[in-house]
Amino acid sequence: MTQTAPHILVIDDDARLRDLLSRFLQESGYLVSGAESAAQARAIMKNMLFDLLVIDVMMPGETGLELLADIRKTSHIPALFLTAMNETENRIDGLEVGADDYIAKPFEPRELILRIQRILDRQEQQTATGLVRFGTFTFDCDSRVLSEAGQRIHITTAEQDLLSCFAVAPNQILSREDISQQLKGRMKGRSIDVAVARLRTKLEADPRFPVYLQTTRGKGWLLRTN
Amino acid sequence: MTQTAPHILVIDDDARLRDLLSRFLQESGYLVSGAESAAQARAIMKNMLFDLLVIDVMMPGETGLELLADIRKTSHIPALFLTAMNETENRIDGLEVGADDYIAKPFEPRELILRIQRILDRQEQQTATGLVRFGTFTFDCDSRVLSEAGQRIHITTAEQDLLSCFAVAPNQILSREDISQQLKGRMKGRSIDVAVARLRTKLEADPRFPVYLQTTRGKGWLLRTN
DNA sequence: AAAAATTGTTTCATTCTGTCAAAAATTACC
DNA sequence: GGTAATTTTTGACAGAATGAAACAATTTTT
Repeated sequence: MTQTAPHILVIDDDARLRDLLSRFLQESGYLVSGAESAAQARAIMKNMLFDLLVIDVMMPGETGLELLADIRKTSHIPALFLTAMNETENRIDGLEVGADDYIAKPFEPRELILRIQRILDRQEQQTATGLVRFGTFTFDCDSRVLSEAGQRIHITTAEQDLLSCFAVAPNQILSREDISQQLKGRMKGRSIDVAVARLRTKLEADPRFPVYLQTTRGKGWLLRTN
Repeated sequence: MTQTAPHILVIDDDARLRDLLSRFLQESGYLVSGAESAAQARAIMKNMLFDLLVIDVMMPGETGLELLADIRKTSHIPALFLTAMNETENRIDGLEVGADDYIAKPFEPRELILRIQRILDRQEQQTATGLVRFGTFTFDCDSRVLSEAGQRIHITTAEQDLLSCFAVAPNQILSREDISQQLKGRMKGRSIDVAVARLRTKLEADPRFPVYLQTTRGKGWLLRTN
């Protein structure tokens, strides 16, 4: 997909919510643009490519449902609807029209991020290249470059070795032996533990409670990419 | 959600309407039970699990509103109110008390089915996206992260394993064997009991009277998500 | 060659998890 | 209704695994 951060278009007539979302999504490592109407969204999409749309269902003029239905005629771009709590009907309509997910207002920004992440991950896995994404991070297995939101993050060669192991087997538990073997003995024994810990300080917000590089006691570690 | 058909409890003092609804709902593929009073509903719910409640607001003795308000203290089970045409106030009360929807009598059975379907679909959707909610908790089956009101809650590997089992089969009783099997022997025998107890200390306000991780003596345990 | 960064080793502290036995709760039976 | 039998819960413990920190050894950079 994108080499850089995923680009999201937020379509909502409420300027305040748009700004709020923009800021939050940007902090989470996305590129964000906004549109205040279906018409404006269409115009913007003529000139820019997006990885995902966040669409408010209820908008004056053309509704979000109508917009997406129209877009779906020519594009399979992932889309997520924002619905009001009582617009129960719209939820189902939304999925029928081809939305990938929806979320009811008011919502936790964190949850929105989660859902967006999930949709994008799904995409990613289909077009599996040498890129592995987890959270806002991207690791390029070929160049062994780690980046977060477009920003490159320096990791040492040992850490690259380690991350490569996990990257080729995402969401799978690797034991010390597995890792040692895959690295042809370049790392062994408990030095792997230390390497894991050091890598965690660069990946995890709170290394004590890892989200990406998790421990499975007695078995090993795994990199969670979804 | 349930592997089998969703189970609905109809609570209404009018026997004729209850039978009518029963028949109609059963024809639509639901399992249906009936209660003629709030008291009877309570008794039945002690011994059976339901996926949704259909409650008449106006009942002699304890009203539907009072019943749901009480149920809501410990449960998030989806509920739909039946209101009389002129009980406009009750509609609002109903939503305040925590109903998911309401429908005014007299109603088209087809419309009731539609609304029920809508509520159940909503439930379904969350588990489809890998999120399981119970009370103020959210468990992400993919990342195996547990959080409460946005705050992350640390649980150990064993606890993640256990919660994963329950999360893929919410509101269903799992025996030791079930759990052991699902975890491929990673946990077995009484150590499961202990793991349950330990998980409870993190989930339950009062582990002595569990709300979420409940025991069914002789059968196993279940995670109540509604 | 010196300085800086990286990596491995060791030790110590912490956390996790199964086992066991006693206590409590529930059910079955009389 | 009361008692016995069964099941579950609880708490303490010990062994094992992991994490953290400090330091030494090595490699890379300047």
